[in-house]
Amino acid sequence: MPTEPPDPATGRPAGHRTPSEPRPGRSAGSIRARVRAEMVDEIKATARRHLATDGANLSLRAVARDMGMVSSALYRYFASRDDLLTALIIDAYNDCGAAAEAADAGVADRADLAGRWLAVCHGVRHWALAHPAEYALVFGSPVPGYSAPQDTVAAAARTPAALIGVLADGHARGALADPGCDDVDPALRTDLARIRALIAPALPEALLADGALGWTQLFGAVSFELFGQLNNGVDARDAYFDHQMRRITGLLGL
Amino acid sequence: MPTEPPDPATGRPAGHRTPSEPRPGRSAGSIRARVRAEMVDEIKATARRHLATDGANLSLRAVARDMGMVSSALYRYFASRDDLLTALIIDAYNDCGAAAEAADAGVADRADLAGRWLAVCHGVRHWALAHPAEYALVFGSPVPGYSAPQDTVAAAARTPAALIGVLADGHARGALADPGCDDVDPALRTDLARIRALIAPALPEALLADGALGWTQLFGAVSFELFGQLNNGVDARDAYFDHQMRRITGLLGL
DNA sequence: ACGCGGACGAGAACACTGATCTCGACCGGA
DNA sequence: TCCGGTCGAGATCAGTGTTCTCGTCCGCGT
Repeated sequence: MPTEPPDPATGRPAGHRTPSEPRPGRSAGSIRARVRAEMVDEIKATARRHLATDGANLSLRAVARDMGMVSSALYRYFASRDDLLTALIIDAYNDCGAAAEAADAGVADRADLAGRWLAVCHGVRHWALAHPAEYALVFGSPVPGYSAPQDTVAAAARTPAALIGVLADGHARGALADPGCDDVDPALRTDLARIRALIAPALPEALLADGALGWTQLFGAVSFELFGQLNNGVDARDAYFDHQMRRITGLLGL
Repeated sequence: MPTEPPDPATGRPAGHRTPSEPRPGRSAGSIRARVRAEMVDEIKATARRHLATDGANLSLRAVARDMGMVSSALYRYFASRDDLLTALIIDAYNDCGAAAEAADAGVADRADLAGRWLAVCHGVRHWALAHPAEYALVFGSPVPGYSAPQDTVAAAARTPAALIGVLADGHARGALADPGCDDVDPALRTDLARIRALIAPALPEALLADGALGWTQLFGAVSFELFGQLNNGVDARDAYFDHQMRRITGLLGL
């Protein structure tokens, strides 16, 4: 007699049933739930440690071995290797976003828009250099079969939101002129309008587009540096990055 | 008695010996060499086909199976899976660079610097959208243990050289003002000077740095689009990309 | 307080993978 | 012609993700 009922979603017998909250509705503060959460955290921690050396092809078995367990035991906590990677991706998005937000918050003079923008840029780069494997996991080539679930989008938006926030604040202070784009594709205008409604309702579309430009430039620069595209070319990484970010700052009118 | 001598480089017996020109000095046009080259091409072609579906984790065995061979036979032509990937990477670099050069060459009015720059940008993006797996292989997160051999740098330089070439040509025509950077880090100046000597000796350093900025922006935008960072955000991909590239064109003074 | 059901982890199994080694067979070049 | 080197097949090894089964054990609801 099977101890677990057939999965209502798929219909098949489901030996182990998809985990992550094994029973949907239960007292959240129960002992079981707490040790389970601790176990999940420990798995993610050791997986992150392996990520630093093995990159995106980390081995479930190695992680389990490192914890004195057997690989199949991990399936109690993550439905698959991709599920574990997804959890790490979400954490990395949040870490990166938190670093960006903290960098902005660290600037005392809130009116120094260029200083705040540069602080966010350097904060992101600093986080990326400190966690290259997690950065690569998030901003590198996606795993072939893998499609980012909806859970990631909220976490993914934090860093661009921090950047746009600087522009929005500057605009609110009246310190930022609208560059004014007359000939913008209408389809792009609807995209910008939708994003604006979510992030910064008062920001002119042209400034939002410029923010996206800076966002792209920031991660393009960090990716080039971390992914080896600057090897055999640029050695003064700090100065190179700073120069590029300052140039963009000028373009943005900060 | 072993038919093949011990590898002089490593000293170990070397069962199969590292391939790629099995015997260094031989008549280059021999029949054996020709069929071997055709075989290498066929392997790369089927590997590229698999790359499109399986991404970076393509399977040697699957490639061999697809060719009616056995996996061990592939080791006659590539020392390892990484070696095959390296060959694909070099090809991809060259393809991308060729696309960039062709796009520039396709602009009739050589004095239309902005048009040429935008043509190169769109050419690169077009190539990337047509070959997403190869793009990811080259510009995505590098394989953990993998370190790009020196062979790749020449091929890797073609695309940025095409971009810088537009600026250098514009400068030679006197159509490009030197933005003039006074406060540039001396270490970065030496980097720029070294690159300038290789690519465009007459180009002012500030313009070279701006070219690198545009180069970064171009691949940042393409990577964001291909790696899914624009999902759930921007739908008008063409207009978005074009807008960003035009904005950079303005910054560059084209 | 107690007993039961469900969560847990071990272990075996399956279908894969990259890599190595051995061994015939073949055939281009001298 | 004939021989040596190249080739491809097959077996093998270590390692992987995933699934399934089966005891055990303990927190939870009664």
